[in-house]
Amino acid sequence: MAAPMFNLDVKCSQCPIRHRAVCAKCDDEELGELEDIKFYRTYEAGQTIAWAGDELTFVASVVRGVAKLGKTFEDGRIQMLGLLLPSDFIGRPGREESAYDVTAVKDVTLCCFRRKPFETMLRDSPHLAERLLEMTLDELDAAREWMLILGRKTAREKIASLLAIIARREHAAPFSATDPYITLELPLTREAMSDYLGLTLETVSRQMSALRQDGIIQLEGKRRIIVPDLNRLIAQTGGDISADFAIQ
Amino acid sequence: MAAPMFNLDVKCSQCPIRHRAVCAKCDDEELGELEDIKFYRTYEAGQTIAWAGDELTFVASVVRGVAKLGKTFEDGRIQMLGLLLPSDFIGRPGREESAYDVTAVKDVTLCCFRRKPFETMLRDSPHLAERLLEMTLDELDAAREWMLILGRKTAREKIASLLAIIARREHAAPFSATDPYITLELPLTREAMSDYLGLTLETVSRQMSALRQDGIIQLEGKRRIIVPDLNRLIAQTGGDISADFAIQ
DNA sequence: CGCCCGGTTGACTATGGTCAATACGTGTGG
DNA sequence: CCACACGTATTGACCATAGTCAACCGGGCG
Repeated sequence: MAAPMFNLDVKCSQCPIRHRAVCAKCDDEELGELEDIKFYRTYEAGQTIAWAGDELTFVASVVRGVAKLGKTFEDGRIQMLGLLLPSDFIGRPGREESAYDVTAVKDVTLCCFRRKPFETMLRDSPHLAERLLEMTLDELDAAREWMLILGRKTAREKIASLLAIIARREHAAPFSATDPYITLELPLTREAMSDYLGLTLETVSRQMSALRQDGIIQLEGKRRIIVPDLNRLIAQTGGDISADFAIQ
Repeated sequence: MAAPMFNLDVKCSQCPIRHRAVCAKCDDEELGELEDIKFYRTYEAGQTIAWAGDELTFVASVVRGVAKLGKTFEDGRIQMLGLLLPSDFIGRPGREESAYDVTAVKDVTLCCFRRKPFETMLRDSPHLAERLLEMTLDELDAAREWMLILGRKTAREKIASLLAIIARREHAAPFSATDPYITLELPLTREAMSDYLGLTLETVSRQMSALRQDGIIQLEGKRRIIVPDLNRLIAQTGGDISADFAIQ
C-alpha cells in the first residue's frame, strides 16, 4: 500500500459527517471512546487504499472525497461495486482482509478506527451496531438496485440510470418538487463509468453522445453535465429509479 | 396476498434453523420473547409471499423450502436478486413495505415475527441485532458477488458460476477436501435461472447443452445434474468463485 | 514542441436476443 | 386407455446490441 499522508486530529463533535456516519447515534461517552481509537489518513486521487486480499487493520468512515469499491478478475476484467462518499463505511467487522479493491477517485480523507477495539465497541455499544446495521441495509438495497441495472438494462438505460442516480444524490430535494433543470459534476471518467455499468468505455462514450444528440443532456467540458429536464432523463432509465434511491 | 396455510407451533429449541437463523445468538429468555411474537406460515410452490410495494406486517426466517427475491419492470423484464434458503431472513426492520417480489419456489414454511415487537426487541436485545448485522453483511457480500457475475461474465461463465455456487451450498465441505464428483438437484427452472443471471431462457438452455457436450456436466432428467469434476466446472466460471461463497 | 491521457468516432465482429418450430412428460377428460 | 393440452426444455435461423480494434482529437504538462 502506498504511503498515505497524515492529518491533525479533529474533534468528533466538529466532524462534518458526525450525524450521518457509523457514529451518528453515539452519545458523548461513546464518542470519547471512538476518539481514542481513531486516526486520520489521506489518500491522493488515484491512490489505492487497499487491494482485495490485503490485510486491513482498520475500518473507516469516508470524511471527505470519493473512493470506489471494485473487484478485478485474473484476466483484467473489472467491475466496480460501489462508490464511497462522505459518511460511507469501509471494511467489515470480523474480517481481516479487504474483500475488494478500494481506490481513491478524488483526494480522500478517512477517519480510521483500529479494527480490534472497534469490534469490541460494536459488541458493547448498541448505538454503534444499530447504525452500522442501518447503513449495511442501505448498502444492500443499493447493491440490489445495481443488480437490476447490470442484469436487465440496455447500455442507454444504464447510462441514464447512472446519471439520474448522481443527479438524485447531488440534489437531495424530493423529485417532483425540484426544478427539472439540473447541472451536475461527474466524479467519474468514462472508463470508471464503464467499470461501474458493466460496459466498455467506447459504448459509454457512444451512448453519452447519443443522449446529447437527443437533447437529454448537454456536455460542458468533459465532466460537467447539464440536464435540461430531469424527467426526460428519468424516462430513459427503463423505469425503476425510485425517488429515494442512492448509490450505497 | 394469497391465503396461506397455518401450522402448529414448534418450540424454538427444536427448530431446525435454531443455530443459523437471526435468533442464533439469542439466549433462552430472548427465545421466550420471540416465541410470543412468532407464528408460522406455509406457502405452496409458485405462490407469491409479497409483491414489491405490498405492506409487510412481519419479518420472517425461512424454516423450510426455497423462495426467491426479485423485481419486475413495468415492461415485464424480471431480475432475480436472491435465493432464500432455510435460515435466510425476509423483510427489513424499519420498512413497512416489501421492496421486492418474494415468491415460493418450492413449498415454503416461514417463521414470522410481528414487525413492531421485533423492532423493539432488536433495540433491546443486542444478540438479535448482532446476528442480523452478520447476516446482512453476508447478504451484501453475496449481492456484490452477483454484481460481478451480472456485470462482467459471459453467458457460459454465468451458468457455470450458478452451478458452482449451488454445488458449494449443497456440499458444504471445504472444496479441496471434497470428492470432485458431485450430483445436485437444481431448485430452478431454466426460466428462473435466466431471471437470475440476466439472460434469456434460450441462452441458458443453449449453454447448458454446450456444457453437457463438453463433458463438464451431465443431465439426468431436467433437474438433476451430475458434475463429474467440480474443478473443471470451476475452471469455467471465469474465476472468482471463492471457497466460502454462498448465495445470500 | 511533442507526449500522454482521456475522449470520440468508425468499421467490423461476436455474443446473446428474438421468433419460431419441435420434443417431452404429466395430468385431465372423453 | 388414449388423445389432448399445457408447461418446460431444446434447437435452429436470423438479427441487434454491444464489444473489439483502430484512427483521431484536444488539452495539459514536462
